[in-house]
Parts: sequence; C-alpha cells; structure tokens
Amino acid sequence: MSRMAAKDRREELIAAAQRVMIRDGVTKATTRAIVNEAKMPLGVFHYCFSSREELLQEVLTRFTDATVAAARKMFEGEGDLGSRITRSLSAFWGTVELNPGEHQVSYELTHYALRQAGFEDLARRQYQHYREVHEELLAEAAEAAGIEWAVPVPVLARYLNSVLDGVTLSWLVDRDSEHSQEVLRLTGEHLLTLARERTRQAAGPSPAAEPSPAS
Amino acid sequence: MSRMAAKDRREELIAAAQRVMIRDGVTKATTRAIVNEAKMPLGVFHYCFSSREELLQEVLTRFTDATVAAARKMFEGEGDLGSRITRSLSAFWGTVELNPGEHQVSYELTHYALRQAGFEDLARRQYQHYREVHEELLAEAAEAAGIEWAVPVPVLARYLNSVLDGVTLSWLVDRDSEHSQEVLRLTGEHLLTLARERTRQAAGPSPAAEPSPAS
DNA sequence: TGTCATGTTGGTCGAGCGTCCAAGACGCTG
DNA sequence: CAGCGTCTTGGACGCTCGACCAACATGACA
Repeated sequence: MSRMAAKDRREELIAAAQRVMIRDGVTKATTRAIVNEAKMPLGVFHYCFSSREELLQEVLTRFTDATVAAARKMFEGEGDLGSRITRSLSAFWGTVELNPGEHQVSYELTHYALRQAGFEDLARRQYQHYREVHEELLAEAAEAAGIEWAVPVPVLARYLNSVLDGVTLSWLVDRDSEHSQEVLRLTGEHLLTLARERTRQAAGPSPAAEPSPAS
Repeated sequence: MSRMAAKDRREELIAAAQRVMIRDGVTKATTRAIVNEAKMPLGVFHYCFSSREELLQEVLTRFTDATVAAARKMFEGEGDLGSRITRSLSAFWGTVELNPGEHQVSYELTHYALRQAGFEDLARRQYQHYREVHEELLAEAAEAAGIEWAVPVPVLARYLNSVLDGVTLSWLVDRDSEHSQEVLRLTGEHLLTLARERTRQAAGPSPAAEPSPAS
C-alpha cells in the first residue's frame, strides 16, 4: 500500500470506524472490521492506535463535537421567538431523519462508555456539552426576543435535551415520523408559554430559586 | 447438582442473567457468566436454551412486562388531576433512583434488539407497550377528572414517554437528581395546562361531574 | 427389579477477538 | 552511496466466545 503518514491513517481509520458503527453497530466495530472497511492490512491498526479503546475514545469525541457544531448551526437565523424555536426543532428533526444511524450510534457509544471503566467521564462530558449548547441557545434566544425564561435555564436545557433524546429514541424504534413531529411541535409551544416579559434588572448573576413559576 | 426440572432451571438462569446484566451490562452476559452466576455447570445452558439469543429474548420480554406492570401500579390511587400526575411522576422517579441498573439495561437491550436481525419487532413491541400504558393512564386520569386533553392522547403519550426516557438517560449519565426532578415537575405542570373542560359529546357514561378540577 | 425418559457433567471444537512482532520496504539526508 | 527513521505487512499468540456431545446419574413406573 502506498506510503502514508501515521497521522493521516489515523483519520482514515476513524472515518472507517464511524462508517462501520453506523452500518453494523458499535459492538461490530472490531479492529478487523475497521481495517477491512479502510482497505488496510490488520497490522496498521496498532501502528496507529495503541489500543481499540483509544480509537473508540476518538470516535466518541468526534461524534460529540460534530453534534454540538450541528446544533449551533441549527439555531442561527433571525425571527421572533416562536419562529426561531420552530425552525430549530425542525432543523434538528431533519438531521434525525436524514442520518438516523449516527444518532443511533451516539446512544450506543453513550451506553458503552457508561459501562467501560475510565470512559464514564467521556459520557458525562458528552451530555454536559449538549446541555451547555442548549443553555447558550436558550439564553441567546431570550436575549434576542427581549424576554426571560420562567424556569431556570439549566432546567430548561435539560428538559429540552431530554425531550429531543426521548423522541429520537422512540422514533429509532418505531419510525413514526408524524407523531414524533407532533411531539416536537407540542414542545415548541410549551417553550413559548415559558417566555415572559423581562423583569427590570441587569443581566448579572441571577439569584435563581423561584418558588412557584407556573399558573 | 441436585436434580431439577428444565423449566425451573430456565427461570433461575433468566434471573441470573438479569443480575449479570444489571451488574456488568448486556454484552458481559455471556453463557459462562450466566451459568456461573447461577452456580451451574456450563453444559446446563444449552440443555435449557437452544441459544443465547433465546435467553436474551426471554429476558427482554420479562423486563418489558415488569416495567409495564410497575407503571400501572404507579398510577393507582385517588385525588385530583394535579396530585395524580405529581404522584405518578414521583413514583416513576423513585424506581429510577432505586433501580438505576434495570433502566440502564432496558436501554441496552433496546439498542441490542435494534441491531439484531429478527429482534426489531421485540424492540417495537416494547415501546408500543409502554406507549399503550401511558395512553391508558392518561385517558383514565382524564376520565376521573372529568376533563379532556387538548392534544390527541397518542401524541401526549409519546411526549410523556419521551420525556421520561430522556430524563432517565440524562440522569444515568450525570446523576443530577435535583435538576432531573425539576424537569419532571415542569413536565407535570405542562400536562396540567393541557387539560380542558370536556366538550359536550359522547365521551362515555359520566358527563362531566366536576367542572373545574385543577387550581 | 429392569426400563427409559429426563436431567447432569466436563471437555472439546471452531471461530473471532485484541494485541504483538519480526522482517522487510520506502525515501530523505549526509 | 550508506545510514536511518518511518512506514508496511502477514502471521502468530493467547484468550473468550457460543455451541455441541458422549458418557453418566437419577428416579418414576412397569
């Protein structure tokens, strides 16, 4: 095989591993399946990676980074709060229906990480990143619309993240697009009801702790 | 080892498999690990099960049945709509914090089933059962409170199921009980806002005894 | 008591796995 | 040209896995 820098081969192996995982699942992504996908001899693997776990670690962080970047892009654009929310949820759902395998692999990697000693932090960071992005986007949307949220942003971010996760998982199982999108619409409307006029105060450190927000 | 009917041994092996899965994960539940947990010689396994997959299939349906039964029990009891919802969500959350391993295994089994040829239907049935229970409970609660839901019950059931799934998954990763319960509280309040007076039409035997149940 | 279905046991087989390595091939530099 | 770091390769090791089987033990029933 033509000579290639180890660093480049790493990238190709990572990409090949992602393809195998999406097609056949994380557990089927063996060293042999990966090098076979990349059309390389087996020996290459441990010349580029010290272990299979190192490769998986790399794949997991790539997935997280890509998801985070995609999420940020989804929220770009103008409009009032309602249309922003609707557009973002639609954009998210578009990626799910277009790339179901990637989302499925994301779940599999999470559960893999939860069981693998030394990988728990990776799973934690993954979800922390997701929630941070949601927090940013919620804060940014509130800022642009001149409102504030009736619920602490960290809670709202976790809520949003949970709904998206849950709806995606359900859809991966039964592929009921219509009902899934209805749920997202319902969630979007719910978020809108949680926007209220901004109270007079600087955007400084908010004391939080609201006793009884709704009704 | 003392003589025992094959049927009884099956049950013990299933129970042992569940214990191994909860402790070490689905992938670690090998035939050897299972018989070891059950303190039986290896040969027993294929005398009681034709294959490892047959055992897993059995475990998955047991998990689903147990979860469905537990969910039904959570919704028993009296009270107005608000307290019923709050109590049910609290009860659900109790099971999550008390038996995190079982919920984790449930996810792992779902993803396993999604990848295993011939198991897709099992995963589909699993989620369909969950949603059916949620539908029943929502309908029953509406009936008892004399209200109707502003959103079609199948959509609401999927929404509820998704939130519970998502919150549980997030919690399994970062164990943030406080925020998770806040999300459930928020969801409960959301559900309450979706209850409205029943419109005059054949909704069954009792025609709206209580006009305005929740606050 | 002898028969036979039923249950028990330890060992074994072939496949697949992650990992490792010796031997060679390449291509830049002096 | 020789030297040397970098890359390539096929094969091999040790292990675990699901599955299988021949031989034996048990106990109900005739």
